Amino acid sequence: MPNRSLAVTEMACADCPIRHRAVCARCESDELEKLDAIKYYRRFEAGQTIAWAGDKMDFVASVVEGVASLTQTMEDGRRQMVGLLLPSDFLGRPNRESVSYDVTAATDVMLCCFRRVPFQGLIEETPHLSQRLLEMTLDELDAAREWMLLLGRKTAREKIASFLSIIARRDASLKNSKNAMELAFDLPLTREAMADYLGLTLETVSRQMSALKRDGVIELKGKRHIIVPDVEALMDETGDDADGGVYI
Amino acid sequence: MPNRSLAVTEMACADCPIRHRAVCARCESDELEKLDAIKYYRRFEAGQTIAWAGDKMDFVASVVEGVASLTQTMEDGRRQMVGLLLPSDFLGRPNRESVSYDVTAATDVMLCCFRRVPFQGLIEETPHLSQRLLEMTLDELDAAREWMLLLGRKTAREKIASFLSIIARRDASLKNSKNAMELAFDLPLTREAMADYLGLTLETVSRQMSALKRDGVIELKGKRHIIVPDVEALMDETGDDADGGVYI
DNA sequence: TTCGACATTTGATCTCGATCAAATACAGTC
DNA sequence: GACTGTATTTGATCGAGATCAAATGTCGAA
Repeated sequence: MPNRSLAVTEMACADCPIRHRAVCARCESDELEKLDAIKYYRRFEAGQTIAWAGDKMDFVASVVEGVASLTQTMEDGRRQMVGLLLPSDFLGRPNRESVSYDVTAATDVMLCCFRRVPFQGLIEETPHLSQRLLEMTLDELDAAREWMLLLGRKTAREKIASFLSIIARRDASLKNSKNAMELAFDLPLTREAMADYLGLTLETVSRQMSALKRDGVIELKGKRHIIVPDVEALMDETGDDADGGVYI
Repeated sequence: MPNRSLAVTEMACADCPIRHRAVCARCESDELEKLDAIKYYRRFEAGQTIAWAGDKMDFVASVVEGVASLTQTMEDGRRQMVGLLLPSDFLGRPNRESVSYDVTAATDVMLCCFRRVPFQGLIEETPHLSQRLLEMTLDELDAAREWMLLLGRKTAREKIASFLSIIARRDASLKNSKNAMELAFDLPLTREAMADYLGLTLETVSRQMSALKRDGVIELKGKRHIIVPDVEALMDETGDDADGGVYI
């Protein structure tokens, strides 16, 4: 199971080295300086498009704050989210000039960007960096495969429960919260974006959320704030085995 | 678009360096010797299980011949394929002891295995190797994301057409065939395995295959040999834009 | 050639989630 | 506080694909 909390914990470090550490946990200080030389920050507002599929992208980035999504769109408008990037996640392919997916800020987002070409050079000089990126990419591939099981075989109710438990887990690890029985967190996505994530319509998302609320599995404060009175009960709805294995 | 044909073409090399080159296109000869020292071959028959989810796996491997699948199973028996490995594809996570998915030989398979722990050591000493693995993993992630669009949003008919075009493309590149209008290839999967790939039932797979045949999009010789009289016509059924972007 | 074990096809029916439509909640602005 | 635009919920109906069931094809062994 991928240890995302490592990178996440390191985000608590002073100043900014976060994104360096998130990218490369073992870089020496001179390597960090090289990273420093090619980095800059960018902010995006919720709903804003960071890049369209096919755009040239001259940077790669670490997500510092907020949530960004990768989405594919078919000609007739059908949309499927294929990536959800939370703080410490990596965005972009170092040696690919253009993006393959629409990249959108789901919430307000802060990126720590690295100029792509020099970053690619750094990868070639810095073994730790490509090893670290390999680990992060393998974790992302594992997450994509769990996601494929969800898309291909789970019921609408299981999809919703799985999504909530994925967000809850990552959100909880961000807050370093005690593993209390009760869990509370905010949804970073609209119902429509949840539908794009889960391969459902927004109406079905809404109905299943209502059903889980009716059945006491979750409570809603406003539209976005979720309380899970009993984490086990939520897990039972996901269709996954008890010991987990789901991560995003 | 990932250039898989590079690795594949190199498979034509004399003797065995195939799998070395497939793993690391730029390795120096002494690095190849180190790889040689920790490699061995294994054969599996169609239908045989290579590893069960949760098993310790003491090797990683390159697929030399045949097709292997990665599959996830839920407690109640629902199954979803999450990886399909063709020749030149890589199997396993160097620094993870156990597999997360059932690995099955879909056809007779020949693997070139590398002992895992020494291989992990080699990665740490050989920058080219982790860069090469990073590229391969990013390609696999792209493929997984196309697959997610298929699972989440495509109709049964589009799923079948997409699957056929994916197999046709990879099979064609293996055979170095001229890009003729007509295309012929063998399916490496049973209807049931196709269903697991596509998130459908085997009955639906069968019905949609019959429908595509009835509509003249494909011809069947036996159950497994497919002829595509007009590649464009098949592509039109996939739901993808004309210029492609789908690969496995 | 027949038998048996599978893989595949085809048929009949049912169901979950999609679609179409309308009501409600909510946040920001004037 | 009324107004506007957007997000969300709820209702009614439909249909693609699942499910249950049976027939057909295929290949190797006896």
